Amino acid sequence: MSAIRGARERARIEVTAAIKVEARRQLAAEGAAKLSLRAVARELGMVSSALYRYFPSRDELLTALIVDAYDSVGEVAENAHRTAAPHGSAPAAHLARWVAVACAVRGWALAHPHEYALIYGSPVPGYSAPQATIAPASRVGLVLIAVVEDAHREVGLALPPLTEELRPEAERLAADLAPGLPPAVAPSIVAAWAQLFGLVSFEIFGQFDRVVEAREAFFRQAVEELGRTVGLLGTAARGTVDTAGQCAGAAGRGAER
Amino acid sequence: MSAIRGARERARIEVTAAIKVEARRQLAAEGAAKLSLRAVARELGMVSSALYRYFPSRDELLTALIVDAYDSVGEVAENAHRTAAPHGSAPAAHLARWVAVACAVRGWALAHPHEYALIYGSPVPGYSAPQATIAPASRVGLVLIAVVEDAHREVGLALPPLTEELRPEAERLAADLAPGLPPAVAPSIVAAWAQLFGLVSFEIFGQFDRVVEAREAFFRQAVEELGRTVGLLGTAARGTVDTAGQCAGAAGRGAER
DNA sequence: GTCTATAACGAGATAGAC
DNA sequence: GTCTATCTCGTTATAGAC
Repeated sequence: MSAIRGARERARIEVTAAIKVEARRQLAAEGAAKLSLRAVARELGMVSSALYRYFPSRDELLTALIVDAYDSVGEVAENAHRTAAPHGSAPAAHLARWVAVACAVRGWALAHPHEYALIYGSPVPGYSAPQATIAPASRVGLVLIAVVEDAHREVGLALPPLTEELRPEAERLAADLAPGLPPAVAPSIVAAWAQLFGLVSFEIFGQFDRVVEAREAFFRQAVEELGRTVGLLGTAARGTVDTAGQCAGAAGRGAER
Repeated sequence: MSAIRGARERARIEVTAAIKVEARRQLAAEGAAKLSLRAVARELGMVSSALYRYFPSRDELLTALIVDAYDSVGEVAENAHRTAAPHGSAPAAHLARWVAVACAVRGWALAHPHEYALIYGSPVPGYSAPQATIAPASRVGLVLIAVVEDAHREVGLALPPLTEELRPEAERLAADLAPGLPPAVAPSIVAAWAQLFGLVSFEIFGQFDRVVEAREAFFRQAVEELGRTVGLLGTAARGTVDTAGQCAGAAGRGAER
């Protein structure tokens, strides 16, 4: 009895996975707006109504793809955070971890451009993201915050001035996202988060075509500066930091999945 | 004879404009991927084949919309550059101009989110941008460069260190985009350009929902810091600059068009 | 010459009866 | 689950009005 149920559930998991694989293929070919349950079913040799046993609607299938994508890039970022520059608590080591996380995100985006577009590109017309996407969507941001928290604990941060105008927002952001950090850095982190994805999006979406050529070096330099802006170098003098090793490995890990 | 030709051409211009207006309406409702010549024609009371007198293909209509959008935001940025902080050559005035241009771009994006998505969001599946889009696409970037060039000429820039690894890229970028500027700033400007649109995209595409609330103040602070990173404050000590006036007006101008 | 309308093609989506 | 009749789409050829 339970063996039968196990087999059924295994089959269900396999079919669900096959549906998502095929849906991702169509995502790449036609874009999220044209994702059609019927076409997925046809390609899998199923009939469209059978798909509804696995996903109750097209939007639910889209949601599953979006959650998977957020989880995928989030996991890559978390791995990069865990393994980068493991033996260092100097300011430079924290900056190296920041760069490693950013490079991991970029590597994932280069390896999965259509899933990247799905989550960080234009919203899909007629689709509105449900609550279930919020937690996965925040994973990369939480990793960036963790990097800054580590640096704050171990070497201190260079705090930017906090204008009176932004103080309420900064205090709310800090309370919501990083209770352990001084409010002044909260807006910097959120801004750096958005700016990091600005760099990635311009590369993935083709704005750098015919403009930037040495893209990895360019990216590494830019996110390193971003890390400085967040205050990661602490009160140390503005020096040179070698983060050349952080990108290649991280990109490789990102491409695997 | 010339009056007749004039009338014909006037009619042609009007119909062309009507087609684009309706196409933009559909862009907002269904997204660029589902833009359909037939639907545009139907809505205008024309027959679909008649549209081919005005646009030789669906992709050419898309190209026209893309060029219009780039020109629209480019013009808004150029106006902001021309009119912001007109009586100042102090470092703070250049930073204020930088912020004003950024705020103008953000204001345009908030007023035209679907056209923003068309040019700075996910690429349209199956569409590849022709040469004709390159020049309009670079207008905002050229304005940012102009702001930095002004500052360089009048008060000097705080130059970031240029690593050996990035030197060839920096020299190529400077030669291509800003022959009057020191190579070290070229990567900074390009990065700031991408990061500026990262901030705007996150706001327009909903990544700031439930995260950032005081969006204009947050944005202004972030792009001000971006301007500092580019070196706009020159060799002056890092002080406070009041750019509070730059956003509202620019956003208003952006929303007009 | 300039435009619109008709009709058609091949491809694909969709709704509903069975 | 299957089949069919009826939609959509981009695009072209052609005929005729101004």
